[in-house]
Amino acid sequence: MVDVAKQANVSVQTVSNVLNNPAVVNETTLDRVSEVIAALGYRRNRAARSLRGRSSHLIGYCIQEPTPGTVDALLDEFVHSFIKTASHSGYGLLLVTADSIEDELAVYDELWDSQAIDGLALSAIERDDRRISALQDRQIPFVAFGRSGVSIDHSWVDVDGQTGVRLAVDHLVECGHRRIAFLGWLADSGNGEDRLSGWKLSCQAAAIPIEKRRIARAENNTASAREATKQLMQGARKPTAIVCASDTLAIGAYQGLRALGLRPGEDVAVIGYDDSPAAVIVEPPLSSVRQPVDDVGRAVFAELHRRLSGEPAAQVLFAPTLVIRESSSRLL
Amino acid sequence: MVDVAKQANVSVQTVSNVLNNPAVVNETTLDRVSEVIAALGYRRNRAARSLRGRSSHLIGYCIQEPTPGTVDALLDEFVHSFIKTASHSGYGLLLVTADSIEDELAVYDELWDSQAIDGLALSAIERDDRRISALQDRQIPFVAFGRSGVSIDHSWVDVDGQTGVRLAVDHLVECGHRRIAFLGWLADSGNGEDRLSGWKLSCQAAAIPIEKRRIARAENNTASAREATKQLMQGARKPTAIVCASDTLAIGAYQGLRALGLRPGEDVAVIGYDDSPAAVIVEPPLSSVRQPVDDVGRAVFAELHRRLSGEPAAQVLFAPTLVIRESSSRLL
DNA sequence: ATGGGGCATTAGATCGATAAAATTGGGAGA
DNA sequence: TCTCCCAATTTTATCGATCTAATGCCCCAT
Repeated sequence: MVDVAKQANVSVQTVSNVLNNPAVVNETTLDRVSEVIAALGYRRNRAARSLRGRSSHLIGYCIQEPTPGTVDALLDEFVHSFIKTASHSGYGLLLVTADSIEDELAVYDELWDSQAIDGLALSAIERDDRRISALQDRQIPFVAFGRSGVSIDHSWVDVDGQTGVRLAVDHLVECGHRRIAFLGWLADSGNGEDRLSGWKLSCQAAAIPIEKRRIARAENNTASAREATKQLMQGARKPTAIVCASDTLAIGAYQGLRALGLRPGEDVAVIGYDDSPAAVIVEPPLSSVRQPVDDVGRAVFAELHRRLSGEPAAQVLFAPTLVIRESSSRLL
Repeated sequence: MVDVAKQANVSVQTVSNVLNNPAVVNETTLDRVSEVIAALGYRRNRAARSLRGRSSHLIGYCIQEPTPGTVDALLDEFVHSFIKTASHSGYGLLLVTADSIEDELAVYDELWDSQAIDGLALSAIERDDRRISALQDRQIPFVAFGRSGVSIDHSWVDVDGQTGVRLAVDHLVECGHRRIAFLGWLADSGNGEDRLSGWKLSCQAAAIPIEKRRIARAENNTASAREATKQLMQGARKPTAIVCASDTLAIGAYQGLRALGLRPGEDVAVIGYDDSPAAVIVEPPLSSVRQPVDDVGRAVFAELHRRLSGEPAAQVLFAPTLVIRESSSRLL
């Protein structure tokens, strides 16, 4: 910066002003300094800026260990969209990992206390997510992709899972289905119950009785979903369609149906959730509820940016869409 | 640090020494200062450290936009393993994105010039990758996951693709196959040709004639691979097995075979590459060459660490393994 | 008693930027 | 002509750590 200042015959502070506060600089000076900056290829030192400005312009984000037997690559898309938006505002994404929730919080503490990050993005939020209150206590700015039941007034961006499942069930009803099962998750995750409630509402709306045996729960891997599907298909008046809380579960349902000699998409309709890359490669191609992940990424950063400017927490809820493929398009 | 120093009755520099150079500090003093550090929960400011030490302890890594129609989630695993190793040595990963190679290099320049990063990790290296020479010119330390043809003496970590494909072909030969096709990529990527050469070598070793019609090339998406597979299956003496350069291609091959009324795994054996999550969810489960991605992640960081300590570039080559599933286990 | 050697610790300068305060120059109004 | 004000720019202090050089201190040899 000293070099730029010398070359442009101004003080260092004026160079700083050109970059941070161009409005206060005389237009002639501004142009002259800008030219010198371009000519010398000068770039501000991030460490110095961080130190003086007490802000690293970095957002922390913790990625989970990739789970075997799972195909939902939702978060890649989220991360990509987030970074793209963030970089336009001069922010970067600092990626970390953790083995457990305790570890994750410890990592966040470390990053925050050492002023490595200005805030956090969270995902995979659970109903009673300990991270939410922990971060609120520590006063670390964060925005979550997903709502928690703990406190509703934190910053979050979410996709309406209830509506998502309703789209799926309503579509099946239109295709003539009446015996529609729901395959969800074991743990009472916020997401899971949200999606289940969509199934219930749409069944009620279509005057379909809500029966317990139409609901199955599995872990989020294909093996578990496969077994749960076998359970669902026991007894008389078997379901003619299965709506699943994730594509992984749906693919497990495919396997379960095949194990019983049934053809997914022909004998039993299946709809997944997340529209993962796997949905288009399975046979038959899987109908799936698509979350607007790009919008979510942008919104999470926008909200984080707002929070860092001192504005109060806000919430954004997006609507999902249904991508209809061959696994659910046959008319009964 | 001033607070810690006061509380421990030492100077700030001694506190710094306790953290950076404990060997020079008297043991009594060390313990006393360490206790105060723990008691106060003191953590060094990263920005200040970076500024003074001229090193951000951050590694840059550019992620691509997720490609639709592709299932290879290899890099998630790589990133996870890299971060885990890096964090043990006090390094972090700064994630960025770019729209093109030019953009990517511009982003790297920006990060480097502003001292935001100490070095770079690269992946998806192509045979004549412009990034390699560009980064060498700029003297930016980097380690690549993958070799380039441009210059062999840069730091890289790779998995021997030739051996990988040889494992696959040899396994098929053992199962009694003689008419083995290879489905690779269009662009002459280093990876692709490396893998193709494995096919050639193993064919020679088994005294199988190398015919041009046994080689097909496609883009890395299922639709393209599907068409290429149809080409492969034309004419008399059709292949009884197809070895693919990626799981995405293999799944396209499944689709192509089915379109011709053939059953993958029964009528024609198929082997993929990368052992992606999709390999276990398709029907029949796909045999695939597995890269030791965890090892690669660790090795890339280790090499980067070496380079940042001023040591010369080195190379590491890992051996892949073959995961045999039902798509290739039938004996002819 | 004096001085040199070695270890432990401290003082002072520095990294590169920015916020706040001080200064300069020029024009309008009395 | 003088004062006052405003805009543009400069000066000074500061962020928090680390590097270099200097100091203090104890022990031992002379």
